[in-house]
Amino acid sequence: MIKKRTLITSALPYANGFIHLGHVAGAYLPADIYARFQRLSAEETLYICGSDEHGVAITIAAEKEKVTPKDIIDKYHEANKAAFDKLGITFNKYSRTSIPEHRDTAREFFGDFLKKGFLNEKEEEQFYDEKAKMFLPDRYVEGICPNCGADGARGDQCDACGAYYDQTELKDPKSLVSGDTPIAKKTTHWYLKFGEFQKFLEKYIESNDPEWKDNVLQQSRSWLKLGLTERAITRDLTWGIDLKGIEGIDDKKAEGKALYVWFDAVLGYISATKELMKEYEKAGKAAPEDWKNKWWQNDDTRYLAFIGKDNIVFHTLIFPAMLHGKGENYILPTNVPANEFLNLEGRKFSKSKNWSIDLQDFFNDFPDKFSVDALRYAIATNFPETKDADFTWKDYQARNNNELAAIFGNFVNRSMQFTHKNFDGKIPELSGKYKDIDAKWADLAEFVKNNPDAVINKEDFGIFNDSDLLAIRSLVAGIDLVSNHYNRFRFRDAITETMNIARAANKYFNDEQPWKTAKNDPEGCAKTLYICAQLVRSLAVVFAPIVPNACALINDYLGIKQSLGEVDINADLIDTWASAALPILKQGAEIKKPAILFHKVEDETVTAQTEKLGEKQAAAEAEKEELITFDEFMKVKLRTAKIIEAEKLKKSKKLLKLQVDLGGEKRQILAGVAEFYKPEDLVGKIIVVVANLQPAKIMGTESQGMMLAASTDDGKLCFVTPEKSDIGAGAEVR
RNA sequence: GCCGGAGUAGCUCAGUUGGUUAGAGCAUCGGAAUCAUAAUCCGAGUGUCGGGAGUUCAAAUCUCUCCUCCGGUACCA
Repeated sequence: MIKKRTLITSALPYANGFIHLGHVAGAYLPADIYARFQRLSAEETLYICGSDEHGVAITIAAEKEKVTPKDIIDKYHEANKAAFDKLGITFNKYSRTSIPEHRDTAREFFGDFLKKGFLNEKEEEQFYDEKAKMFLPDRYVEGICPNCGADGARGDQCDACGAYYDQTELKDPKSLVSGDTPIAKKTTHWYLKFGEFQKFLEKYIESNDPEWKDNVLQQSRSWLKLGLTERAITRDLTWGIDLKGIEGIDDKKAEGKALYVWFDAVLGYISATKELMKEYEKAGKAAPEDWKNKWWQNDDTRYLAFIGKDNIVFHTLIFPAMLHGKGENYILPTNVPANEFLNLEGRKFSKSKNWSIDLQDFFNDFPDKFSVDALRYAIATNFPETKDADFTWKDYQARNNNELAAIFGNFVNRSMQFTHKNFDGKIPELSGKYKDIDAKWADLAEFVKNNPDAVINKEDFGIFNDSDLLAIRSLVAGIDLVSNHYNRFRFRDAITETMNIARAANKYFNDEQPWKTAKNDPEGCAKTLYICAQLVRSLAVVFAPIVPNACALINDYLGIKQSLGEVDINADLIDTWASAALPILKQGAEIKKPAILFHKVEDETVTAQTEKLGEKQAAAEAEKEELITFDEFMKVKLRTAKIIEAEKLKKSKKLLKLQVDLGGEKRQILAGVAEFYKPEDLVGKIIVVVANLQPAKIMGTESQGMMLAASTDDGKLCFVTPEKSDIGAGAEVR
């Protein structure tokens, strides 16, 4: 079905940290490339995003940095907004969920669902920690299992016997937050009756066009197969969308409650659109209520939700259920092109381990615009479309040097240099048999478009020689291929084909040997360079979604004033893409003297960046190491112990159950070393244990100490043992 | 342990519903060329498609099993 316009969203980044390359590869760059492609194709396009600014993680981050939550969200919102801008991500609107429009939108959905009976109000007793002044989520309470009597049972499920029960049935409960005994207190929460949407969602998922990616379909189906159950959409939370004053809600019950972020965040797309449309309205570019009449509630709108794989079901099931439940003709995602994750030099991006390249880091070290292009290109050629992919600095270098600079940049440069040296810096003027070249070119392009595989009858296009024909054919066919790939969200393929167009252009230059014809066939040479100039301009169009800065500069060299897919509400929609394969440069027009577009990335840069990664990580680790006092250290009683018995703990992959002799005293200790030692290897060994550790129950089994072992990040592990084993069991270790 | 994903050329990855000789880019080697950022263009080689078994005329693709890696979750006291 052909839709009239395209609405694009990317998952709202959470405003408690900086955006890194992994985020970029997952949702923002693919969406931007697609948005630019759509705009170039004269498709009316909105690209919407913003900061997700509610939830516990924000308040925790605020406490950590000793500032207010508002400080946190302001800081990261501004920083990320600026970073996206530098990367050339062309949001029509980068909003935030703390704006009043968003509160209104979210509360409207909640109120509506309440009225329609989609919500289940449940009053339950839940443990409340009076010291910490908070209700305790399941994982923050533990006690004795009401079913099997095992100690250390958590929340609503016993790990030992697997029983489910109500939190408050726990015997001898303890708060893991303050350590106090929590009191049972009544609290009200609202649950979305997700199950009521099961049938609808099954139909929705299965009726989607086959272009949906496999990973997206499978994960959605797997959820549906398990059956959708009620999900709480409120939390005991102060930092979020409050519920007071919503019709049908008792203010007392609403006290201290806020919307759970997953219900809140996806609606940010809608409120951001509302906010944007108000701006457009002021500028005279939108009618009142366009946000829904034209966009969110119009069947002619195609909605694409770009996300990372962690967000799939929120956009294929939960958000559609919300939109459907709300009624009013809200449209559902037409497609949800989810990417997998990008790794960094073979390892996962990790904020805590500081294994990351934030956009800020990159811009600091590579401030020029063309490095940004190179980054976009390097990431996009390696998008994690079907499986996790890897970003390496070496790859960045290779992509930049061997492809962007050597193929694309070089063709632009050699064509323009040649034109300056031999044609006085003007698009060559053609005469004689080449007089009607533009018309012939257009005919040829039309023919190739309609008969992609047909043999070209040379007679029909007599003025062109074989390499002319091949060049124009490659251009037309190439652009067509690129479009097809984009339309199927095959970005990597699209980019490969884009680069192939530049390759064909280089081939044309080689085959034509203008440096020779300049001497013996000036007319032919002029034709060659005329075609090359047009090819340069064509390349500027097809490369624009990927490397926009370089393409804008090329346009400037050529004296073309034409939008290349940026956001410009005052510009008319022009189908630049459709005419990308046609000659539009005028003969005799002056072109500027070009500068190098893409500079080589040196080996030293790669080495420096790789080392920097390691240093950052080391620094993060050092920071974590707090110094302790001598007294604190002396609190830990370490003793040698002899392992008497060892066996694998049932149902456990990592734990061994050890019986050790502590010098007269027997202890049972659980040790997470089963992946490294067989039980029989350990019996008789002298080890070091923490003797005065509080006993704890793990998987229903008590552990009365801890065995010391040395372990590395890459997963090696060995236990610690005294140098002389005749020291025996029970010796103090200091 | 459970759930999900993955294992294909030296490297990074494609391989649509099972169907000819398993592909691309980079890297490597050889050649042409010298307008251009020593940049281009042409040509070449390369694989037990993680192991094993099965279904089939036919398996990278389907089934079973095992191994390894990643993510999530559940116990590394």
